[in-house]
Amino acid sequence: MEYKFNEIEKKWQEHWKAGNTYKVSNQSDKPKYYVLDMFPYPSGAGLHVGHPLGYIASDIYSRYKRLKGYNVLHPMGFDSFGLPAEQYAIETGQHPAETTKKNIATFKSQLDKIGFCYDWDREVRTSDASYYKWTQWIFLQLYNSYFCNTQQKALPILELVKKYETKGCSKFTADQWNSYSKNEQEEILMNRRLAFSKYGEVNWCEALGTVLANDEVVNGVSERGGHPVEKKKMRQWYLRITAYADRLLDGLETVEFSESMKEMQRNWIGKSQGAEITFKIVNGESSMVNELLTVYTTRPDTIFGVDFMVVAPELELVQQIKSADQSAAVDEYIAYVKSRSDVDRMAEKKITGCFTGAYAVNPFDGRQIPVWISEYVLAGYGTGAIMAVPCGDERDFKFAQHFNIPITNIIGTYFNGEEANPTKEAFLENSGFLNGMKMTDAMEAVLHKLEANAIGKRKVNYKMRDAGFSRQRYWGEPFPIIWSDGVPVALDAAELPLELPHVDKYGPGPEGEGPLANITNWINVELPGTSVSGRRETSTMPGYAGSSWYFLRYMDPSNSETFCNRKASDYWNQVDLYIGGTEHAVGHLLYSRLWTKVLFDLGYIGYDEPFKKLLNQGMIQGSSRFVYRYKNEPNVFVSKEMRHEYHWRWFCKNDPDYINGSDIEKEIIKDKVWNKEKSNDKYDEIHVDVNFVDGFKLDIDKFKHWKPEYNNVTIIPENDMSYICGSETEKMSKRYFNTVDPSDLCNAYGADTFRMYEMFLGPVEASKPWDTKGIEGVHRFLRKLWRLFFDEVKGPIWTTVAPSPLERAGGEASNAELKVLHKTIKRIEEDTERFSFNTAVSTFMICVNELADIKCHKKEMLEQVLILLTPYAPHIAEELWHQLGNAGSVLDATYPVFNPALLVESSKEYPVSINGKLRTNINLALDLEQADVEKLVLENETVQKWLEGKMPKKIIYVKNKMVNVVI
RNA sequence: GCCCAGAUGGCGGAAUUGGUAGACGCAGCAGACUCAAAAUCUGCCGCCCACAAGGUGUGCAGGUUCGAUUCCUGUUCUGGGCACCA
Repeated sequence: MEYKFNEIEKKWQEHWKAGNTYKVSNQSDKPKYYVLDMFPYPSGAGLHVGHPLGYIASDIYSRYKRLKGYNVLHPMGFDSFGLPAEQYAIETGQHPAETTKKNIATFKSQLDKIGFCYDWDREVRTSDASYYKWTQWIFLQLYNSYFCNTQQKALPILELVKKYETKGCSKFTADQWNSYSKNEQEEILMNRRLAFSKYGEVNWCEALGTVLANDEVVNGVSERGGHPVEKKKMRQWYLRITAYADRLLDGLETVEFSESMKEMQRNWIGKSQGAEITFKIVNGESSMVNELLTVYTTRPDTIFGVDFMVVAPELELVQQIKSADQSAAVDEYIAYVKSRSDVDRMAEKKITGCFTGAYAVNPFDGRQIPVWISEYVLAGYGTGAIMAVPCGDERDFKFAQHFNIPITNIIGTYFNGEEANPTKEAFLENSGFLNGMKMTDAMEAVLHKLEANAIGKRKVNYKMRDAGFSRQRYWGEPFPIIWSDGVPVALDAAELPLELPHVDKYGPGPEGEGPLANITNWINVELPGTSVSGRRETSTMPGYAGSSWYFLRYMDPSNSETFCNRKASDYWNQVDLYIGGTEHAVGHLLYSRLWTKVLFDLGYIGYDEPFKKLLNQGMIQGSSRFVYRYKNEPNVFVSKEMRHEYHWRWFCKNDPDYINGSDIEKEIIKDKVWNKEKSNDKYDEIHVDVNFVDGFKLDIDKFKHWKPEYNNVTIIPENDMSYICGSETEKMSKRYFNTVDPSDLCNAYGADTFRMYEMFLGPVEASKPWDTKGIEGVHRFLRKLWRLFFDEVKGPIWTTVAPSPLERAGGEASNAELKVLHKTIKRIEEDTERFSFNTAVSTFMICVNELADIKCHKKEMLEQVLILLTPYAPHIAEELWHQLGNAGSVLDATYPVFNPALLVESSKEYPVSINGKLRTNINLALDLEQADVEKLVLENETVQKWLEGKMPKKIIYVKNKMVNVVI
């Protein structure tokens, strides 16, 4: 009987579906376990082999936990709002709802082919009104809450209003508050709401009349059309994530994320302790300007080393302080900066800047310090201005050097004049009252004096900024907000969902508003329950809105009364294992942590961290293949290793100097032309579909039929008539023709082979290029496993012979088969527990190799192996399980228990090194002590040879590890 | 530029806590079976030298150690993120 994987997999997938095998209940006596994959965006390109890497890992772990007796939640759904669908709609006119539906259907059929154990009844889609109703509802919770600084948690905004009405606050009395107009009150509350609106900058493209995503801006111009892009201020919604900065930091201590992941989040939050210092400004023409410059610094101890100030060019202040003769230069520089993205600005190595003509006065020694503007200072961080200390800060140092600003050395010999030294250990010089003080102590002294003289104050600062929450787009959640007289009015929860209206055109609205602004009968409404006219918010929510809370919806996916029943969220609690890429390190993970904390504060859920353990999957990169088109003859494609020769031959036929030259001249020309690098430049590298290439060998026929323009091309192959392609590792993407469809591999080798091969490629956490070639090896392994049960001619060959009680007892009597089995149980369990799925696959290979070597066909042994294999290759395991005559499903079998007694050994082949270099092996009993070992080792022939009669200085013996003789 | 990660044979990788570098698989080479092929099986397979013995070897340069792929310092290159791709 043959291993007919296609039949087997189809049969069991249908069987499992019909039997509701993956249905998960919220009620169970078993302990719960929640395994979650990061929410996929259903792109039009479908699934490629890079996507399922994490899904297979999570599926294996889910099935493993199920076998171990857990009630496992392992859901899947789609983050179906997003820019690409809208972009596609603009290009093709197809409605995003339609294309999204189609894409999801493709994704689901691809996922199902791989045999995942999802409970599809729990599927969620962020673009369904039944889902985004609750996204909008949570937005309203954020909008109607504020962060109480004393309790360090979110509270209903009404409590703040009550406080203002009765007690007022430090800025106004209760009476004052009560006398404010509605608009004035609203403005004050807006400063506290967790979801709030203010003016912010966007990438504005005048030519396209639209706001662009950072992604759509390349080198300062729009990706489509190459039009100029500049910053524009627009009213935007934000989430006050900065209020939660400390709790987001503290929460990291309670979760199992990798240290690097936590580090990235900490750096993103960027908490620093320092001081805000205010400087008086004097103008270059010496007439006092009545302006103050406030800088933020983490190093107040270096105050006497300040040689210049740098202000973010976009600060208003710049206009007020610039001197008349620098005015034109300043404006010119600001225009340049406006055209640059934040990323460009930060990535820039070139030093740019402009002197404003103004000077700041050092409050301690009265020194006048020039004020510059430069793009390396960002308006959003700190006060948007820094005091530059070139002897202590590298970037300041380079700036000073570039613009010839004299450098004051306050750290004596610590500064060598060649590069800045950010030390905190130096004893200060040239530092007025701080002279001779250690920098770490000076910090406190300066802070004290700053506060005493009211020229500065201690300040904790965060690099993190509030999260922009508006998108000038169509395909997203509409905001449940109506604007009236410049004041936002929130819809009542009962009015949700506010459905996304249908549109036929996706172009931007006036003034850079989103497409919704064009639907006048939708935007112009009366405030609920009144006749006051209002206008709906026309922007939509960003991609991360829906994905910030989806893990909760899976627990209670069809509830129409609430976003997630408290009983359900209490039962499933945190996600026990979350698998996804590091590209979400800061964005998605911080946002969902924020939402969870707010929902917790408001009492809707019982925990404030969503993900208990995070496992990062690596990226699978594409391995692209190239063909080489000869530039001199565009109809000719030359194989990789023939490029040089072909070009030389062409040259000999076509270069008149060579043809007519003498033999000596020919030699000289040949010397010049005979250069491989140069001849390779004579070819265009053209991406070719990797599916036409076996390893590096091109299927010439398929290539010629790929595109009409290739039908009649000339192919110059290698000497063995094959065409060898070039290769490069790139991102896996349709446009490089390097995507591989998992469904194709499932059809050709089976889902079980595909699953195991993806795992076999390497550690889940590692990034690696995809290469289909090795899949054969895994497939051979499964066929070899099959042959332990079936012989092609004889049919079933398993036996019901069982090990004797003595063999089962372990020790010396245990037989080879039991040893193999229990060694495997131990390793598979350990490897699976530590997510080392690649070594688990090789353990299975070793197990099957060894069982085949000792011709083990015992049902009792093989059965146990099948259970171990079930999480990895469920279809073949279920098939063989039933072939052996078992009634129930292997998915719910009892997981084998490792018996250490079976693996006990009495001796070991020890490696013996001389001075750390391996020279020989000696078999030693495991219970030997140092003295016995020394004696035995010294008797050894090889050891004696190296000793040359001398006595060793030392013999190191590490039990069960090794012996090292030091001479 | 800043933050994070990675680098081991022709290739993917293994070595779980500082203790035999290269498990397992791919590719390759040689052989068995076969009319032949496929499938399967056996053996070889880091590099240098080669009869052996040996030398050398985990991106690069140093260091700690009896012993370093593993720890430390520096450095190069590659990948991810940098706030509107998801």
